[in-house]
Amino acid sequence: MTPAVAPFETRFGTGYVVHDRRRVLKVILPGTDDRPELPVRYHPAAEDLERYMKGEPVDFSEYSVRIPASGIVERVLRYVKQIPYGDTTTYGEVAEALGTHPRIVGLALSRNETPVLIPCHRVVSKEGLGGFRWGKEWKRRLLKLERSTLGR
DNA sequence: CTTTTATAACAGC
DNA sequence: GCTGTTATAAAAG
Repeated sequence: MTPAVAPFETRFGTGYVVHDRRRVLKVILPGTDDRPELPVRYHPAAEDLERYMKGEPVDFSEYSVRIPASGIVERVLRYVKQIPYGDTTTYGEVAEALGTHPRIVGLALSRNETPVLIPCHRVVSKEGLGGFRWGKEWKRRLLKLERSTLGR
């Protein structure tokens, strides 16, 4: 299946869902100006992302995403995909659950191609925020979005 | 507070 | 295989 892109509009700008109809290959957050040179084709995840960015509690865990990894990296990403909306964990807790080291969790999450669908922003460091591939500003923004939705 | 050290897995060679 | 890197964490100074 030839890849295509489904744009979504947010108050932060335009983002893109790259997909092959069967699976989501990549999520491009607004402001990362990585404009994919691909045909435009609808995908439901784009609509859900628009709702999510407006503050609605959307559950993305049923979407099928491509995980371009194997071994522990794949296991970490699959585990993190199941973290529910508004919940947070630490690198250490994920590591313990999977029988590995916190640094490996960071390494795995830094390879995530599909932010929000795989909610890697819900994994924070024990003391502080932890890193984020697209800038900590986005991580703060996403966490704040989910907190305010749940009214905390 | 800052620096060091232990630690697991990967990429690139 | 070895080396440098990685979104960590705990302990030492």
